[in-house]
Amino acid sequence: MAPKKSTRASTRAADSSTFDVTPKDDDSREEVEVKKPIRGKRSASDSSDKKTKSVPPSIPLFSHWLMKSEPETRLEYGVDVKFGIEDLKALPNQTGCWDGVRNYQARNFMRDMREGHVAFFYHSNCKEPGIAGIMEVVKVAYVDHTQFDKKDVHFDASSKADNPKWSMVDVRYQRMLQRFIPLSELKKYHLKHSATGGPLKSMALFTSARLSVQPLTPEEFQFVLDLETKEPI
DNA sequence: GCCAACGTTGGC
DNA sequence: GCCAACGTTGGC
Repeated sequence: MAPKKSTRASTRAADSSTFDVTPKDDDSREEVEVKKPIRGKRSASDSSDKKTKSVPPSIPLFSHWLMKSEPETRLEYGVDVKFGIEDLKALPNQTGCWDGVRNYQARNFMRDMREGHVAFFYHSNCKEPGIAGIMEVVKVAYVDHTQFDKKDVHFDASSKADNPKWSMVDVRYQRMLQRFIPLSELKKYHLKHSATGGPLKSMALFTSARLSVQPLTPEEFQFVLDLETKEPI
């Protein structure tokens, strides 16, 4: 049942500069103030979080996401970790679980996802990196079973069954973008917007380049979406 | 294949 | 708690 997901998601990714923070280990996630959108504070995220006081469930700060996965064959311990948007589309119900994320910040963002949230499917570590299509979150975060599977590339011996470290969400393919939006094009806008102001000036793809699951503001999401009907620059 | 950026680990 | 060493991400 599980697609072999974003491997890339695997161990590293983030850059703690922009968002919430550092790899808190496990379940942490307390009271972190996020700078981006305004919105309230983030309170303890999880009722299951033992380290924080119980606080009402936090209101998710974001509802738009970008998730990276590798569309080209690459062997990791002899296993092909390829999982491009076409692979998601080919699954039953065009739905798969986003397993294999092994970075706390990325994991925490997945825990913030809610049903109906939209995410760009980003192709990474390939000939032409960029955004290929759109998917929808159809199941909120739950335990990523691959962490307990010794045969799995993403097995994590440090994670215990009674306190799993890693989570995943289910996503459903929605559609391809009318045209592929290459990273190179997004970068041009990012540079331009950094200089003159504009929606992509703080886009996580550039400010937290290695983060495999990233939030987008509504403005960022809409700007990128609008590119599909515009001429490439 | 290279390597910059940066997250993680573990000694102290 | 610091920080050097190490490992990974992912563009190029």
